[in-house]
Amino acid sequence: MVGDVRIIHPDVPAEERMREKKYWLLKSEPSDYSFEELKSEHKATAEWDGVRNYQARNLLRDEIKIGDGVLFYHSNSKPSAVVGTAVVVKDGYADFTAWDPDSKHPDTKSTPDNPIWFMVDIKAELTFKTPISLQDIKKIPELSEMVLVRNSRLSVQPVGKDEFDFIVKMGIG
DNA sequence: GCCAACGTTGGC
DNA sequence: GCCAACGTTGGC
Repeated sequence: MVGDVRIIHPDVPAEERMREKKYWLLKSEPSDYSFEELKSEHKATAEWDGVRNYQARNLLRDEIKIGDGVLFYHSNSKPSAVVGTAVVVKDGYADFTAWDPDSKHPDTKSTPDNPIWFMVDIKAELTFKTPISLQDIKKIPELSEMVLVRNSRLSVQPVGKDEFDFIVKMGIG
C-alpha cells in the first residue's frame, strides 16, 4: 500500500487500480467472532460471512474493495469498542454459507445461481493498544458524524478517512 | 434484561 | 402501497 492508493494487482484494470482507498467499520459481537479469532486464522484472514441486511449487503457487493481499510468493532461488549484494524483482501463475492442449511445464518432463498448475500475477505492488521470505546467516540467532536453514532445498527458502515485516521492514531498511541 | 430504533413480513 | 405485527440489534 502506498499512501491512499490501494494494492496494485496485475489482474485489476487500470481505472480500478486508481480507485481511492475507502474506509469501513465492521461490527462483530466478540462472543460470536472476535478480533482475536481473526488474528488466529491462517494468514490472519477470514471470510466476512453471515451479513443478512440489504444495506450492508449492497456495500459488501458493490463498494468494498481490495485494499480498503477496516475498523474492527466489538459490539454488545464491555465496553463496545474499535479494537483494531483490518484490510480487505478479496472483493465482494457470494456468501455461500447462505445455502448451507447447517450454517449459522441459512437463507434458502439464496442459491449459487442467484445469490442474495455477499461477503468480502479481511485480514487483521493493527491491534489497538487502547481500544476506542463507543463512549470515547461519542465524546469526540471530530467523530460526531460517524454512522456508528447516528445509526448504530448497521453492521457494515462507511467511515471517513479523517475518522479512520483519527481513531487509528488514538488506538495505537 | 429492558427497550428504542430499525428492518422485514404479509394481510388487506 | 400502506401499515400493523413481529423480529433483530445493540446500547444501557
